[in-house]
Amino acid sequence: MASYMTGQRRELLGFLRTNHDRAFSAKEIAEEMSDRGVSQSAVYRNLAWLEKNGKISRSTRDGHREIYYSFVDAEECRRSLHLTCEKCGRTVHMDPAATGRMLSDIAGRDGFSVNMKKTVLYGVCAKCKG
Amino acid sequence: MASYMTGQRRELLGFLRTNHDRAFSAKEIAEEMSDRGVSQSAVYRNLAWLEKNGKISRSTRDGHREIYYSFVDAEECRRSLHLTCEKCGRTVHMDPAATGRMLSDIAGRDGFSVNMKKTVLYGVCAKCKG
DNA sequence: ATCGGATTTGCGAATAATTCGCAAATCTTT
DNA sequence: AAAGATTTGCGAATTATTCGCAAATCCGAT
Repeated sequence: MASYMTGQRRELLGFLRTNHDRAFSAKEIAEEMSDRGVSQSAVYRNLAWLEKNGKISRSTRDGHREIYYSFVDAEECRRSLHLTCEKCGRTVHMDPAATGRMLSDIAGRDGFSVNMKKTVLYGVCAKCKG
Repeated sequence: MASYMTGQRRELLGFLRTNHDRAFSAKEIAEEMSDRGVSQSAVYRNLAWLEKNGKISRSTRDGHREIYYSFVDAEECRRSLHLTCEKCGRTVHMDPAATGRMLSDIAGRDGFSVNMKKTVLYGVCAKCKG
């Protein structure tokens, strides 16, 4: 019933971690991992496992129907939400103080507890606004 | 170059509007629309069009790899963000005051402007918490 | 270090989801 | 009502994702 953080999973996660500023589709990840001798089906299974275990998160992208995956930094997720830019696809972290204020607002008024690993705020970043 | 809000699109949108408290997969929508004589390919094309025109938004759901679509209420989107429950898939709106505070925090500190039609906060709603 | 039972992987085929091409039907403006 | 542009239906082509099962790995207890 237990499950393992296997070599493949560690490697997939490592790939996303070293590229944590952008998200990848299952296909892109499968191609990357294929070069390292990992089968396509394992990639799908590992993505599902990593997501279920809170190691990665999903997002979607303008005009693309696929789901994109990106590395989740547990420490950072405890303090701030993700902001991903629809233009350039890159992710930054929201200010921790503002995040905290917002979470308590939501918990208090709406009785809703936010999943910070999964939630992504979409919009346009400062760089792309110009 | 212009494009039309056709009968089919209006009807698809109407279906999502009358069921605006939950999201539907393309497949579910295709089935619903098929009963009304709409082809599957038109459903996909119409979903893309409606999304591009800001009439509907996407979300994803635990354990499901498909993309789900739901009605966007323009008026409400101006004032509050969506909160969708990962358990039951239903959507509620965040308190407008809290939303406003949060948006200005983000704009100020992070220089990021949030797309309120696209953004969805995931978590667990008050009802499902029990 | 090795053994054994549980979990994961590769492979290739099966399913499911989404897109395409093109002629016919609709739509909006005139 | 006519013309030109956009949308639709149909069915086939593509893509994406999942499955089944034997072989390979993994990890905890020897």
